[in-house]
Amino acid sequence: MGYLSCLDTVKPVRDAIDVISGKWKLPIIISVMTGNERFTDIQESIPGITPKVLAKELKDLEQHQLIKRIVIDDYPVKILYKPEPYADTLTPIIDALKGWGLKHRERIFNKE
Amino acid sequence: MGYLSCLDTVKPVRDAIDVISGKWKLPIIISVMTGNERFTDIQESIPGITPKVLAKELKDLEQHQLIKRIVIDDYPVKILYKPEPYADTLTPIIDALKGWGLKHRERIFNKE
DNA sequence: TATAGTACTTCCCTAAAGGAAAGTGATAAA
DNA sequence: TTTATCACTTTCCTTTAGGGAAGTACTATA
Repeated sequence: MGYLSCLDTVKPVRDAIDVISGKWKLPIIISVMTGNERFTDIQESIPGITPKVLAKELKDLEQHQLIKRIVIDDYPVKILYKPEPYADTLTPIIDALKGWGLKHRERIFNKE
Repeated sequence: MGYLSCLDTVKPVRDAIDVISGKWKLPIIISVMTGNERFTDIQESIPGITPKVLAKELKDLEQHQLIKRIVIDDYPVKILYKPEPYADTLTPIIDALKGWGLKHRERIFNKE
């Protein structure tokens, strides 16, 4: 009989996960928020990411209005990626994950 | 030339993502922390989860010492899942995701 | 003219995640 | 004796994520 309803928490958490899930989205947002603007700079700032994955995730993040793709019509054309204001709302999540990740690494080191 | 290093943030965030990634781990932790202890109760508290996925994720979470599997040798045998103290350290992450998810849903409603 | 940089795309492939449905072995209740 | 509950497992299948390597179209520089 009876399970306790945790839907009030589970539902919004899943909404958030749906947007930022995967191995790369948060790292890319962090990189862009740090000030990396060019495709190659972002790529080089995130170890292990391939151009294919980066291109795909950048499109995703643009659709969610977390970053902006800016074309500058010089010769040669420049393309810049900048964070949208909405990206700032992710800061508490990033901070929480960063804090937890740091302590988790400590914990694992101390065990072994 | 020169990209800005964001590794100080990217690395721990990726460590955290590696542990709690996927669609189901956080919902399961939330359910267990809410007080659901039995397999079927947890299953019923999370819409859409199948027993196969739940069984697999519970094993994962046990390995990471986030939950405990307790066998109670009555007749019939009972199995209980309880949160480990380490699960509490995830609360800031869950809260941040919950807060963001709620506002995100609002934002999307107001747009359309 | 050859080489390098920029911002990608294309192809091909594997692994992991995840869904659907049914089954299992134990006990228990009607 | 049939039905139900509990905690799963098994099988099969599809989807998604992601890695590797190469290519491309343009421009710039030596």
